[in-house]
Amino acid sequence: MFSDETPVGRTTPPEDQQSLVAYVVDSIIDGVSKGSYAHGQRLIAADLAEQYGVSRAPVREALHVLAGEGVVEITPNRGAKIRRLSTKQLFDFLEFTESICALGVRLATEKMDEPEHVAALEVCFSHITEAWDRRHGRDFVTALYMYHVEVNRISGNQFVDFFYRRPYIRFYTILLAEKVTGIHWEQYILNYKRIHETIIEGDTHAAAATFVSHIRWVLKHLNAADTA
Amino acid sequence: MFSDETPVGRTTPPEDQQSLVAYVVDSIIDGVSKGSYAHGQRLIAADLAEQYGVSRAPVREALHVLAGEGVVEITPNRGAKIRRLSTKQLFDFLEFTESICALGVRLATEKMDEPEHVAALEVCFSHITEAWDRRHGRDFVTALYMYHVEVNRISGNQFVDFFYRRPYIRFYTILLAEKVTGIHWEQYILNYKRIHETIIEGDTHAAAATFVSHIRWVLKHLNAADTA
DNA sequence: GCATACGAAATTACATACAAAAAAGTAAGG
DNA sequence: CCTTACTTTTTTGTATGTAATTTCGTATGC
Repeated sequence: MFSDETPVGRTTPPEDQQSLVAYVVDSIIDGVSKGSYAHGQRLIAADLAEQYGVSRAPVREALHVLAGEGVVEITPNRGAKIRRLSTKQLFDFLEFTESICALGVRLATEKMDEPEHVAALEVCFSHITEAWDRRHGRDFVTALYMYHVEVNRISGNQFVDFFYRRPYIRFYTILLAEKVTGIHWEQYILNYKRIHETIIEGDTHAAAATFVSHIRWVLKHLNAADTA
Repeated sequence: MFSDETPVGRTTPPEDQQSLVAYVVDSIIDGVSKGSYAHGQRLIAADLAEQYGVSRAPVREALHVLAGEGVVEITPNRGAKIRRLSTKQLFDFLEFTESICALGVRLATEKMDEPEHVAALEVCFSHITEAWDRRHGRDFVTALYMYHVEVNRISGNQFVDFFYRRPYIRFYTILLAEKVTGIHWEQYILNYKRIHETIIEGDTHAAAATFVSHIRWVLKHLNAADTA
């Protein structure tokens, strides 16, 4: 979407991590997000082990975590590959997360009688506009993502909250943002201003409707970009 | 929900499996589903290894898959536990999957001009009624689950399809069914007859509405059972 | 020139070994 | 009798070894 200005911080050294498995998982997710690993690329345990300075055991365990997450595919006797996603699948992913986020938005809007919830959302939204003003792509996407994380937290539905924070959702979200072209970003941020306003106003129906119509708008443009 | 009539087939021997990891994953999921493992129970790698006649390596890898799936929690240096789910969380899970299944239903209904889709759904629905007639709890839940798997497949949204077939969805669905009490199952099957009819009729709006109102009905009764 | 068969290298899957951390048991002190 | 410190046992996390499988390069036959 935007050009990527900062080279993105390298992965944390193993000492700071809780376990080597977590370190390797984060490193791989990070590597995929920033494009170090191509989709469909084979991940060879021994190579990764050497690269990250650990043995094959934690690498294999990390790959199995990622397989469980749905970020890599493990074929018996054929090892792990980064899951390849077609544009169609990313489109489907967006349509899919629409349902989840819409639920989060609907439930969170009902909780806007609590001033602290409003305040928390205001902070998150300020991060969106800030990243937008700086035209910083990755930060913008991250801020949008974090906004929904907060919405889902406020929603009170623990499963929505849990689900949306899963690494693979994060991963697909970033991936999607990078693939999206032909979107009118000025309109996008305007939509979000409107969504944010309706949420904090506490009008459940309006918030859900506004959000859904925003996603429909995005889907429409994505679709157009795909078939073009 | 119902009494469980059959003792549920034991896990497949390792020879039939593609890999020991897959075998252990299936075995654990199966064990959790049928209640062999309590929620919050610690899973000791060495014990599982001995139990399944394999070494600790594939067991640990299986546990990491399940951690990625969200079925077990791994705490550094403290091993793996079956994720404990409160009634509230299962309630949230149902509310969550409503959104997904509703999307699947909406999209699938649009595809009912294909006779083969209708036929496929008819088969799946016959399994529901058959299990219902036999009053077989596990089969009934499984048939309902498989119905939605088919709906999601027909929907054409690959992500919904992918997501709903994840082991942990299956796992939570079974768990939920076992916890649900105070539901009027006669009404439940009537609702599903209605849902099925509206889907195959191809009326998108009606199908979505019927399905959502069904879930609302379930949620209402669940809620009542929870607070009672 | 192209397909097929063969063999070497690479890679995986699984088992085992060992150090570090946590848990459990035991004894001393209040 | 309960709490606390220490020791032992259990369990985890990581590294390494090995057989089986796959992959890749090469040569052979058509």
